[in-house]
Amino acid sequence: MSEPTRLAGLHSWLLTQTAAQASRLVNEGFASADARGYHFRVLATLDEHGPASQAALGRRSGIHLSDLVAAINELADRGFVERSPDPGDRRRNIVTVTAAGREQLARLDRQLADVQERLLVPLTGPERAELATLLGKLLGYHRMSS
Amino acid sequence: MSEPTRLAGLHSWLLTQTAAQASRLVNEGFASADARGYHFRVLATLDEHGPASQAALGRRSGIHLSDLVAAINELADRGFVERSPDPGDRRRNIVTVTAAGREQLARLDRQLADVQERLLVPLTGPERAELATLLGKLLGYHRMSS
DNA sequence: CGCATTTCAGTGTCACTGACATTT
DNA sequence: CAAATGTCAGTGACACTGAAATGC
Repeated sequence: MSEPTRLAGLHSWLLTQTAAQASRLVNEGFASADARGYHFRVLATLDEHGPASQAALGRRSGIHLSDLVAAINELADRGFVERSPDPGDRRRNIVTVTAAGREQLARLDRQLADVQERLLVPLTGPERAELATLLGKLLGYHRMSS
Repeated sequence: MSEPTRLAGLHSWLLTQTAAQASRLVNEGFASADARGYHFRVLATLDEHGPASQAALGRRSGIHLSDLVAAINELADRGFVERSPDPGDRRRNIVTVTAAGREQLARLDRQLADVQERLLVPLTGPERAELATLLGKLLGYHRMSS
């Protein structure tokens, strides 16, 4: 990537590029568990909020409904989630994590922790905390307006 | 995005998600100038290092040679770069920025600065500097091993 | 010959749009 | 009726693989 000398101050470009690096590592870890980012997001959201309709899952995970369909298909094929009709509203599917799904989520959590460790090698403990704080501020602010 | 309470410490996930937000804003800005990230990277690299073969451009910008072909085609269609054969090595094309290309680069620089300002609203001046330092460390470290 | 350069075709992931049928 | 839900088809951007042709 070109040295970021061309813009004064901080560069959204720098953030983008660093993130590209991070994403590559993260996806690498997911791929080694036959998964991808959407799978993790769906499993993690189900684990945190419990069974939900696809619409609710989409809102909570930030995944578009159209993409959610494919992601849930893949997870269901692997036996990690189950789709069952909502008796109270026949438009809805209720998606539930299986025991195998929870194991997969644990695997993905470990993958993510490994990647994190590899990614943050050049930073000290306090620096990591500071980075988390700053990114949290950015994300918290912009999540509102999206 | 799911609240990042599931992983201890900092999360590559958080970085990835924040970056996704940043990327969306950046691409929005590029799109409004009929461009995309590859265009900026090519123009900026040419501007910094001068005319170069596509292979050299690829190494400097971090763009894969296969993708570079399309990016240069698009830039050439818009009159922002010119491809001319290298007299000294007939395998090579020498890519040069045009005056229009430099104007476009200036436009993209302004777009990027605008996006940056919008992105960093929730951070104070010192926080922005700190973020730049931390991201720079990460990028500098990982660029070596990629 | 090995190697570098350019080009093309194809894959995977993420994100988004538009349309459609069904149900509330 | 309007609104929500789930599904499907397609697009765009980024990143990567593999193969081919040409020239050094």
